[in-house]
Amino acid sequence: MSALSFRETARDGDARCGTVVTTRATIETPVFMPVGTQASVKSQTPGEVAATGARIIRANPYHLWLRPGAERVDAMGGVQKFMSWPHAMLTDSGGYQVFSLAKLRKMDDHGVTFRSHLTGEQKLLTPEESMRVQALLRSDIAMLLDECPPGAAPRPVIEAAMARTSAWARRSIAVPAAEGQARFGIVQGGTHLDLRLRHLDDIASLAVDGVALGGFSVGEPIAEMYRVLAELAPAMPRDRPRYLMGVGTPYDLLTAIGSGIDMFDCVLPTRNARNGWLFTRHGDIRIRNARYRDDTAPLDESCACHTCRNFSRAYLHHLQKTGEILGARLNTLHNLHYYQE
RNA sequence: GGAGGUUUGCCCGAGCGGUCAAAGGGAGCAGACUGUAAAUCUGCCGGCUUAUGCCUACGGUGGUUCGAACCCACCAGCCUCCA
Repeated sequence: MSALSFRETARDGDARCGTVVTTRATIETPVFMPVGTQASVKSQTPGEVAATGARIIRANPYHLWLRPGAERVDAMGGVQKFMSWPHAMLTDSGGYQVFSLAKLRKMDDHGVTFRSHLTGEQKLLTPEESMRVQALLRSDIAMLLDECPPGAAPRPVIEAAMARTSAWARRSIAVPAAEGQARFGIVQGGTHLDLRLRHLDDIASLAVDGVALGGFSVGEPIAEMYRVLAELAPAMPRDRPRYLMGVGTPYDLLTAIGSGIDMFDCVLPTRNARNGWLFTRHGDIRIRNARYRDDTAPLDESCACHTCRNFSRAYLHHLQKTGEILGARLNTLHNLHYYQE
């Protein structure tokens, strides 16, 4: 039996609904995956995350590889058991750290050597090592290691990243899949539609259970992403989940869904919550701002989340200004709830 | 009663003759954040106004000096020690 199955259940133009079945969960798409980089959706318990409606979250093997170590997580029964998350889990490949930790790594065709941001120790991440680590983490869905170039990279640099990503994808696929673990390949190509389509052909031709778009929201004008997505997403395989990595704002999500994307993940709802930025259907709220000091209304009177049903903007403002942990918790709860809605 | 120390912008706190509207924190105000080195980072933060400008400011008053937050005198507050 395959580790993952997907069925399209409805269509409206390019947009679609579907059902993803993994070893541990059934997920209705479009779906937003909260980010729990270090086996923790920051400030939230798994129960709270599930209460927002989420049934799949994302962790990062790079971070868990460094600490506490993939073998230790394996000994704990895998990352879901370790963190007591009973639903589905997708693990990234470490490819994003090629971008975000660009100053701390060296890269060649063999792999990426990171200087650990924790200890300074050199650690070599290859496609094979990424698959090994993700197998030890026992996630439902593993990503194939890619090279994620910055949005401003010149076309030849992007083409080189595509070639390397393709080569690495083949090496990753050559590693026998862990039992019950699905694998998604990653398409690069920046904002060049021709490159994107070409790379999509290549990645989709591999024996992958889903196809992801990487290299978006990495500094390029967001309108460029919309433009490419409108052509690219409908060209992605219909019989497999389509995952837009690292995106995005609520508006980004709606736009991408309109183009036919099924899966998303982004740190915005959790990170911005901690920084006092709340998403509501009436616009974004920066709860730190003095205008909310005496505001007795909830964040969003039409929101059913625990935060909105119980607390005023004035109180959330106060928690934010005083740096109380509860503020981060209540804000995150609300943003995750809003994203799930 | 005597001796010594101390007093800086909203708060804490550097500064000890010009390059001082005065370091650095904090507070305050605003902005950023898109596969998380992020409960982080950035900007503004005396007033007028936006200028290589003026005014007001370093407990108070007076003085020395071309020039004082910085030196001197007196006064006031606070802190130690001796009686």
